[in-house]
Amino acid sequence: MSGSRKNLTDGDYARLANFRYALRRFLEFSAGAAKGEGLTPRQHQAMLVIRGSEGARASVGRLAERLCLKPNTAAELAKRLEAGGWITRTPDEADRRVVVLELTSSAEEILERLSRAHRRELRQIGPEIAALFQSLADEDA
Amino acid sequence: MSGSRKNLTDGDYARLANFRYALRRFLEFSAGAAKGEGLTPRQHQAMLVIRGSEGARASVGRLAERLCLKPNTAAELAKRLEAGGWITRTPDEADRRVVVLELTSSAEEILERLSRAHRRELRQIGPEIAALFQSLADEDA
DNA sequence: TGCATAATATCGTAATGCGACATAACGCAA
DNA sequence: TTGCGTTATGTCGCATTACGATATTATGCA
Repeated sequence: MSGSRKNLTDGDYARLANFRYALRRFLEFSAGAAKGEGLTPRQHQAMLVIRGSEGARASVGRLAERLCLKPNTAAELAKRLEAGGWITRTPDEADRRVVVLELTSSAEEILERLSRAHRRELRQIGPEIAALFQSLADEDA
Repeated sequence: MSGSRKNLTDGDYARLANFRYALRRFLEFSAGAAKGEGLTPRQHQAMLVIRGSEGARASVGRLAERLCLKPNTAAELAKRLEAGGWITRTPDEADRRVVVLELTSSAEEILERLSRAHRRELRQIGPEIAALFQSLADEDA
């Protein structure tokens, strides 16, 4: 009986609220950093998905999956990225339904700056987030 | 010289990407849970802010700060919450510019279900997120 | 060849956050 | 007390963006 019956306390709600607040501040930091480079947050995340694919071909479908978007939304996102000069879209040789997405070199540079900044920020806030996480996971309830 | 000079590796990007992917899946879970209770994700978060304020009076301004929104947006959010019967809005006695927000009892019930579900989910994914966090923080770079 | 399926794209629509501006209340200074 | 800068909230119009429905093209198996 692990407390799924016990009422939640004020503290329980406060911990959940504080955790989400910390998450939001991180996401705000991220959004601000992206905008500082002339990107929307989604565009930045899309670029990270493409660059962080570790060998896996980045396609519109993969973009959709990793960004938790519907395929059509990902297609529009890719279109805007191409229009901005951040990616190229090339039909895949093996399966011509698939469109392969690749970063342009200017996008690579932008992404590198952003990624360094994000690593710094994550190391800054890491302990706080970890503590909040702990406070949520630790409870007996 | 802690590696701010070194190039980021494929692995570095992959770690960042995986971390954000895990975050998104959590947020997707959260959004889905909220929608299952007839709430938008923002409305759910607003309710959590109000309930999780630990004695602090929940006002529109506080809502804005904790949700990282502009005050006018928070005001609209509060209006919709009131229209839905989830909160009451009462002018503060001491400072009548301030509007005090309180959950209705039906909202309390909804929020309790959501909060339990979130705690469960967080405990589920806790280890994975923690590992991803570690992988980001650990590096020498 | 025929056809179900998959990947991507297009279009119209709905939701939502913001900027600019408005309103009302507060509180200090003269 | 009056005057006025400041604060808290609210209103309106706009831009962005994600989605559903639908279309298009390609794939691969019967």
